[in-house]
Amino acid sequence: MNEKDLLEELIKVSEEDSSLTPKQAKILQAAIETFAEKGYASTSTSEIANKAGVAEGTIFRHYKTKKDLLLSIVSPVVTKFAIPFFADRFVQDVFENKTNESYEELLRTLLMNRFEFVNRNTTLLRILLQEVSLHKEIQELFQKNFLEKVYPKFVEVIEEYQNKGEISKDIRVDTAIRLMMTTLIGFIITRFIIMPDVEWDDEYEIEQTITFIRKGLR
Amino acid sequence: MNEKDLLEELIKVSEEDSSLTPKQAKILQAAIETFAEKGYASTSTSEIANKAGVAEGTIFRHYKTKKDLLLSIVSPVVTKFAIPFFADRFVQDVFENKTNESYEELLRTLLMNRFEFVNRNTTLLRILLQEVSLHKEIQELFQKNFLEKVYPKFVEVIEEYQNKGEISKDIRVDTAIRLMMTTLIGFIITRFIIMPDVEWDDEYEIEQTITFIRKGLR
Amino acid sequence: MNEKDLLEELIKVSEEDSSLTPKQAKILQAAIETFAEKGYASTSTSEIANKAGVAEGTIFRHYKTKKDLLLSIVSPVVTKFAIPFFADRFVQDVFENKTNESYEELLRTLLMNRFEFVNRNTTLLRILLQEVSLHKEIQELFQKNFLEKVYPKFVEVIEEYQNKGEISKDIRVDTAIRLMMTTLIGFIITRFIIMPDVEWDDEYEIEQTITFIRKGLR
Amino acid sequence: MNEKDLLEELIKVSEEDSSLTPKQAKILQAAIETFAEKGYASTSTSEIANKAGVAEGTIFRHYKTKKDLLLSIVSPVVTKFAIPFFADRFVQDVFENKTNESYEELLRTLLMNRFEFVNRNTTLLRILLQEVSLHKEIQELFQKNFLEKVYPKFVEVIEEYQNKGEISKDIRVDTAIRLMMTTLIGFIITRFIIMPDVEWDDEYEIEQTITFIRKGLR
DNA sequence: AATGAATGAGACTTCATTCAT
DNA sequence: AATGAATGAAGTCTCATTCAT
Repeated sequence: MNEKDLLEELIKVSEEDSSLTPKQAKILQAAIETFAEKGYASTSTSEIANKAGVAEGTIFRHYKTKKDLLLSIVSPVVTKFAIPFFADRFVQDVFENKTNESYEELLRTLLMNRFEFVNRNTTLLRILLQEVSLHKEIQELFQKNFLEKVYPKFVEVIEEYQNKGEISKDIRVDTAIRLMMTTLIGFIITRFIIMPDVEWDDEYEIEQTITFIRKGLR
Repeated sequence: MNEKDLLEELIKVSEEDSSLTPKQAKILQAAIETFAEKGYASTSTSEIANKAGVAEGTIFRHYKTKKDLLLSIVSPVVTKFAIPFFADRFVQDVFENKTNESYEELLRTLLMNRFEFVNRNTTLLRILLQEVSLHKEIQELFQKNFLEKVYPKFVEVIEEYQNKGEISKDIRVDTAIRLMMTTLIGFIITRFIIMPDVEWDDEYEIEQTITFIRKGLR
Repeated sequence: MNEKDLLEELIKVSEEDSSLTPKQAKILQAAIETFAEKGYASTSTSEIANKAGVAEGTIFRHYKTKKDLLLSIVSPVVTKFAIPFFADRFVQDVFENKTNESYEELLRTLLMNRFEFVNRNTTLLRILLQEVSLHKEIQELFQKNFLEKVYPKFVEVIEEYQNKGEISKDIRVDTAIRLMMTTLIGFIITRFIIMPDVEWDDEYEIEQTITFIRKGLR
Repeated sequence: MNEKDLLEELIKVSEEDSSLTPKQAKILQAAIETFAEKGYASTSTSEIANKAGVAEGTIFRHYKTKKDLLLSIVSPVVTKFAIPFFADRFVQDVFENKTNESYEELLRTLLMNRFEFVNRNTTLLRILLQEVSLHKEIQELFQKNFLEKVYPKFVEVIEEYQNKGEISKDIRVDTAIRLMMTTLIGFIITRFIIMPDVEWDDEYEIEQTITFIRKGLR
């Protein structure tokens, strides 16, 4: 797979417009590593500076505060993980061709797409999960992205497949969305965050998860 | 329901054998509140002392370190949440009478039991979720309780219902456990941690969740 | 030798007039041990209480402050080590029978007597040496005992042996005292404090030290 | 005498290679003063900071711990006092020209050399003496320097003068070394540490001390 | 006489941030 | 842009001492 992770992408982009100095890239890398390992609050800027091979002051030349540094790391993850569930190019990939795509195919595309994303950005997701409950800036980002962008799209999709008879009409839309997302996200988090060290038969688990949702909602 | 939450229970018990001084109870209460709100690392012992109306030194008379205080809060939650999934008295409630109990009834007992537990201990669970990834002491507690006690019981149960034809034999036991637990825990966490402020029709959601699992695994 | 060390002596005496409770004796023992090992300032009263198997408050029932405890340990050592050099019963042993005793015999009695004393009270002496420079109460004790009691006796003795021709009249009395005491005390401290773990041929060293002083002052 | 003390020397050296910031020099000065007066354990870092006119945090930028600060003060004293007894340039001064130098001359050079050193560094020596028995790091420094460097040289010298007939062959080498060093160091400590406020006729005391040793070992 | 919970001052140390270079 | 010395507030923890029981 030739897709890069978010950090690489960020660095790549900024090489072109030189919006990111090499030291800054090192700082981001070091911060991500350390935040993931010890949590934001227990990571000191001096440790980041050390690991990045940079003077302590240099961090603050690029990020006004430590929290700025966190947000600059976490924000793109929120928007790229949550939004893309239904936005931009992704929408086309997943939903626009909905006429000729079965429900099963939609689930598969959706799951595999996010599976790959998290696979490439596990560390970032770990930070996000750890910090989201402690910083309302992040929560607001979440709400904004989810409520305004993801949720309405999902409603649309669920209703369509209810009409097509692939999802039971006896179940409320909200509940269906909850069960579906819980199962998808639960799988991904179990796979990459909770038990990353277990041997996984990914293909099998993905298929079983899809079947589980389909049968469960029928 | 006249069941108490863990803290009350602890205080009640210790009133009888006076293993907990009144100040110590205040400290626990204050610590729980603050840890849940700001996270362990961002909570200062002086803030806890203030909120508890106690001198800062008093905290350290009862808990050798701040981390000890955290663990004394979190450990019982792990053991009471994770172990009891299948241990002691609970086992009898849920599994022992399995001959005359249907799979559906088992799921309902299981879900409602843990639903009530979390309902009474939301704050404690919030702390646990926030800190588990940052403290390997907690992780070890988890592993021990889950791997040694919960997991084997689950295997047993899944296999039994596969034999009875209520769960498909095409699905691997581990995968079935994962899907089932993901859905159960995902529901509880969504209900109490992620979106506690939404109006919930608990009875409906519980029934739908049970149905979803049953149909999904059939 | 059936002489006891100072602590035993203190305990023994107080058993008769019950001036020292058993707990108090334990406290003294624990304090001596710990002061010697870590120094007064780095020893906490709670550590002493622990080691003595006593509640923290108990120490302060017997000794108003931690410093009181130190002084109650160190004072008898000063008076018994420094004063006795020339006081009380000891004076009779060592000096009163000076008519028929040679200078060599005097040195031997003196050295062996103090040698035995330190041998029985090494721990106490260690504490004294460590703390003397930091507490002026102890220094004053020292000065009082040495200047008023030890020194004048020494002057007397030195002059006598200068008259008898065993000590050179070319050397000032003060200087002779200094050289003599430095050598005696230097030996004892080297023997018991600085290098207690080396194998010592005590008899030989004592004789050589006496010879060294005699020849050096002749 | 235009020789500086160790602290001045350290500051001077570091001005050239700027290895010591001005604040750091102030910290050292303040620490030395206060350690000597109250002892290491009873000196607080805040007191040092105050006296140095520096923020408390500044101390820890330069010395990781309070103990580091102590060792950075004490280590050079050990190596410069103990090692140089017989090392480097000093060896040449004192021993190398031994063919034409009498035993008396050697003693005089040795004593006067160390006398001057302590005269210039009394405060540092006071700290060393106070702390040596409480910190095994310092003890190890001592052992290393004394056993490996000073002691073998002394053996050599004593044996040489035994052969030349200036020291009695009846006395064991170790005992001779002990008596000699005890007398030398005893004098210096009495002069500068125990009774620095008395009027001393240094020239006289030095000569008498040398004579005492020579006659005592003959 | 003895306990041990409680205290509050103060210990050492960390840390995000600033600023002169 | 980068440095790193300096800061001072705040953090965790220790400690001698008190007091109700």
